Amino acid sequence: MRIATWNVNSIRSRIERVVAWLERTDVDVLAIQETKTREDQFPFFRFEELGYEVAHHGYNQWNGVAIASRVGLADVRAGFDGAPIWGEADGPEARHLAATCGGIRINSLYVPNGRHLLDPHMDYKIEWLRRLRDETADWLTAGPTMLMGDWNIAPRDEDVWSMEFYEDKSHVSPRERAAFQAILDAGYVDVVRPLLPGPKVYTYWDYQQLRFQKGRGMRIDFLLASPDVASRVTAAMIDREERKGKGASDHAPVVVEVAMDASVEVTSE
DNA sequence: ATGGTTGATCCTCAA
Repeated sequence: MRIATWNVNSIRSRIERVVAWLERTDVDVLAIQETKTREDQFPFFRFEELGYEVAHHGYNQWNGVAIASRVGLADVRAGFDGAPIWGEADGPEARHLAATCGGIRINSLYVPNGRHLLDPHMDYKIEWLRRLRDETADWLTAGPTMLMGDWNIAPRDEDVWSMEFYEDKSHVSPRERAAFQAILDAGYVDVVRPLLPGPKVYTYWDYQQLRFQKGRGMRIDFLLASPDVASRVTAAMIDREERKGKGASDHAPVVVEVAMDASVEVTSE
C-alpha cells in the first residue's frame, strides 16, 4: 500500500498536477493540506473518476485538509477534541481530517504557522500541537495510526538550508521542536527520515528568491506512524520532480510504501 | 540579468 502526504497550496489551482501525479505514482492514500477552498468548490469528481473516494474539510481560502483513498475511507472525522480556536472564530480552523483507509487511521494535518517567534500565532501553534499530542497519545491505543502533513517545524538543524538564516525565525525554535518531539515521545515514529537521511533532504522550498533552484529548502512535511505501521514501511520518497516547472506547489509530495497487513480486508476496489 | 513568488480575494493577507 502506497501512502502519501502533500501540501498542494490550493487544490483548485493544482488539480491538474494532482490528477497527473496520482495517475503516475500509483498512490493508494493521499493526505492533502492547504486545499484553500470551500466544500462546494472542491473538485471531488476529479478524484472519483480516478477511483478514489475523497473527504474534504475546509471553510474558505485558508487552510483546508482532505484525504483521497482507493482502499476505503471510513469513519471520517474533521478536527480533534480540544483543538484551540484562533481569535474570535466560531470554531477551530480546518487543519485536521481523519479517516480509516486500508486498516490504518490516517490523519491529514496542517499545523499552524507561528509566523514569528513573538507573534500570537506562535502561542496558538504551540497550544495546537500540545492538544494534538494529548489526543494522539490516545489514538495509539486504538490501532494502526499515521499522522501526516505539513508540520511547519524543522526538527533538526540539518532540516533547513541555513541555520544562520533561520535562527531568529519560526520553524526551528526550541519551543516548536519540543512540541514536535512530544509527539514522538508519545510513541510515534518518523518513518521517512531513517530511509532518507539528511542533510539536504527537504520537502518545501519557498517560492521567493529562487530557493528551489538554489537548493535552499526545509524538511517540514512528515509522516509519523504508530510502531506497528512503522515496522511495515519498506520505502520512502520525496518527489522533488513535483516542485519543478510552472504551476508547482511550494511543497513536494512525500510517499511511503507500507507492506499490507494480511489480516486487514480492504473495503473497496 | 548581479535580480528573482504564488494564491485567493479584494483593493491585502498569508505562506
